[in-house]
Amino acid sequence: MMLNEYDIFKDFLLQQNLKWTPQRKLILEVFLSLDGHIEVDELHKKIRAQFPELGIATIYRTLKLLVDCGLVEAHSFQNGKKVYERLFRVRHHDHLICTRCQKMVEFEHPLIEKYQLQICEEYGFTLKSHKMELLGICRDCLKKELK
Amino acid sequence: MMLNEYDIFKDFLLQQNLKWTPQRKLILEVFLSLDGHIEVDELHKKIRAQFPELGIATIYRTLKLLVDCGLVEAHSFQNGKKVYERLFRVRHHDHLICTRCQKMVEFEHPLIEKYQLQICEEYGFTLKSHKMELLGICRDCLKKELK
DNA sequence: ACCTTCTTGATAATGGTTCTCAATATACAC
DNA sequence: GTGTATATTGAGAACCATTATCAAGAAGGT
Repeated sequence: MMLNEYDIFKDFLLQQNLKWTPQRKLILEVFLSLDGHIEVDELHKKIRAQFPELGIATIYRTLKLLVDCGLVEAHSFQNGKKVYERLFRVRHHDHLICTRCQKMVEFEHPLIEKYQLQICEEYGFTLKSHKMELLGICRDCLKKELK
Repeated sequence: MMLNEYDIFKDFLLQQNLKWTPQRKLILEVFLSLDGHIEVDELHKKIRAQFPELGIATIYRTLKLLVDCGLVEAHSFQNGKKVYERLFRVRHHDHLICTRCQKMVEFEHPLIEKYQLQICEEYGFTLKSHKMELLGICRDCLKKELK
């Protein structure tokens, strides 16, 4: 049996004595239809198209629940905004980024993951996710630089 | 010849046609006297002890300059606050972040660094720096959650 | 000392996020 | 179904860290 996002959210709400409402369903639905780093504004606009009365406070409240149940991750930006990102059933988050051309390569390294877990144990943390960015210069940009 | 933080900041100001003022000097001085992740409030309190008229706007402005000249790094927290961290002449570290209480722990792991280099070679990147954040729940928050 | 330009401090403004509260919806027992 | 307890919602106010504004004052060069 394979749980999907809706089941996970419903189960979580049940556990917490919270309720499954049309608003929460729609917010999850629209959230899942978007990719990458999602801003509240963006979500609000898309949602208003289908359900104009749905208030922004409800979106904030629901996003917080989605974070709590592990489906979503929140990141804070320098401009003070938060950005939300899908966590469940998505690809990995390690990136090689070229600081010249902004090229981005995704990678995974099992040993790094292993040591991450080790570190978390050492400090008594329960690891939920991680983000690693290696910043450097890619081969192409390096060649251009040497000319 | 070994540049210190004051020289670096002064040079930066000169280059930008900005001025070396007692306020900027004091802010840098107090900043350097603190360790770890520094909040603006904390800095403001310490500074007021020596220079009560110094306004908080000046602290924000100066921190921005310190970030621009590379001496300081800014991190955004989930609670909307920013935290500032010394960048120059300190050893590199990665972060463990508790997604409940925002506690931040610094760590280093030589083997992870080694594999990072390995990955960069594999993809033809010249590594300049990296950022790793392990997101999880700390022991204390986990306990609270289980109650 | 003079003059131009930058800086400062006080305060207002900004803007994302959270709180408040009365009206309404949900889940569940009967 | 009906009733009841409790959670939820939407609107707007409140919050609060950070930025912008602006007049008065300081730096740095001549």
